[in-house]
Amino acid sequence: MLKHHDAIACVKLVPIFQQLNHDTLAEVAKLVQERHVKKGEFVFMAGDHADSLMIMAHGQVKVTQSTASGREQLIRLLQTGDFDGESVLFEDAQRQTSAEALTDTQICLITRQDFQKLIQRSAAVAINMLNALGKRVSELEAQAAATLTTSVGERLANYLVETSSELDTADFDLPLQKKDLALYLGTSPETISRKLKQFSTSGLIIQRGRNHIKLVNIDGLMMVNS
Amino acid sequence: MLKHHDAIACVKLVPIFQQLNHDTLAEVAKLVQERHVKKGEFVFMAGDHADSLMIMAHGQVKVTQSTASGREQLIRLLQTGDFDGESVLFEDAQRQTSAEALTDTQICLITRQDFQKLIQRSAAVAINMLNALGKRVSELEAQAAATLTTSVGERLANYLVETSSELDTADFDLPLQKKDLALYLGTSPETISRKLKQFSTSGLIIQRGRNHIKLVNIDGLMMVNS
DNA sequence: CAGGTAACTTGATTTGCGTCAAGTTGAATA
DNA sequence: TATTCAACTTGACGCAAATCAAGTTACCTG
Repeated sequence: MLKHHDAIACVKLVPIFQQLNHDTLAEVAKLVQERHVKKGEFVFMAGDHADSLMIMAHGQVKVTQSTASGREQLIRLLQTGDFDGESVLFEDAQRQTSAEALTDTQICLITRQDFQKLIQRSAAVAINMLNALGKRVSELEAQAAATLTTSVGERLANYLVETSSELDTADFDLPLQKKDLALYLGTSPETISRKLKQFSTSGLIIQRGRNHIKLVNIDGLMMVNS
Repeated sequence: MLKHHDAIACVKLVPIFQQLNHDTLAEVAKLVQERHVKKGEFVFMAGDHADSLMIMAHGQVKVTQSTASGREQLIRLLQTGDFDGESVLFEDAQRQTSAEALTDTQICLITRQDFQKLIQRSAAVAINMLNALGKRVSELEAQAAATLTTSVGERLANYLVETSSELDTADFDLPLQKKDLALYLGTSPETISRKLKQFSTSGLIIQRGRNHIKLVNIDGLMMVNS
């Protein structure tokens, strides 16, 4: 059985359900299914039938895609409040991507059927969803531009700064292997290692450990441009 | 005064207005404003107030963004039937990008106000729009992955093949400067020049000229993997 | 038609970073 | 506590492609 107030809390987290009246919100909450995923387990895998909208209630998830050449590519890291939206929109689509939980994670699910009904019922939800997707498109465009024009060092610094500002800055501790970070930034673990070392020797305090990167002096990073 | 049948023709081109009933379609057509843009003129510029959805009725437009480092980055090339959608979704947004017509171009415009009313009236339009944006997100994700994992040669070949298949294959003639193409693919004009030469010396028939690339033997390109 | 100029080509040089290889570290398990 | 193995570090090397430089070419304008 669902714990209903948890469902509402989860729903409220997400931009697409912001600014709805109380009734609509309650209706949405009724459609939500909660699910726990333990660290290391997969939320979904490539080839799965994509039939739900997924909302991150708590935790971190990495979404990867296998390229034609057989390489694995990290598409995005989902944080609390993010959602995986595209998949719910297409009929009969198979997942192109796999999603693995990096920490113990709680997600909320809404089936495509329910979501489509919701859109038809509430224009506000549709418009919020359009906004969210539009924003994501903008982000991706910006990211694409950055990838093509900047060096690995810049991208790494930017990524750390951006990610840390999304999280609670006081205790920035990224549960990421170098391997994953490398994949995400389109580089190799060796290069990541070298760049991080370079950052810390030039005065930026970064603690490196197995599966973790801890950032102490974030401000300094913002001026890195190599 | 609008030529009304043109407006309908334009509207029908676009995925987001597909599969609407006749009445809704007529209603949409009434909202559409047509505009001609001559080669070399700007459709919009960075800083403009973004208050319309833009649909490409005919022609080619390049959309560019200036990066923080002052470089210009080509974000996308709009072909007939494409539309610029994100901008219409956000309130009070300024354009981040500029759009220049590469050929004489005809576009259709719908104001944000009209479009939002339309969404509220017709769930079908909203869902189509969601689908279109979702597709764009998927494309961008795929593109991001490709950028990070493949060589310039591959990306160039892929781009030519994809673009030619979107257009009328019989007469593929890209009105692009090497400079722009280089920007789009994240490389330099020199490299583009070299790669194209390489393609043509290895049997693929490509005519190169000032501001143009003409592709005769497209099939051969599909096997290029360097 | 002549002259200017921007787009393009081609070559030489440099460099960022991927890849290979050989350690080193540290957590997990017995 | 010893053993093991994956994650990580560090160095050496090579290559794709950026950059620099010096021409060509072809369009445009007077």
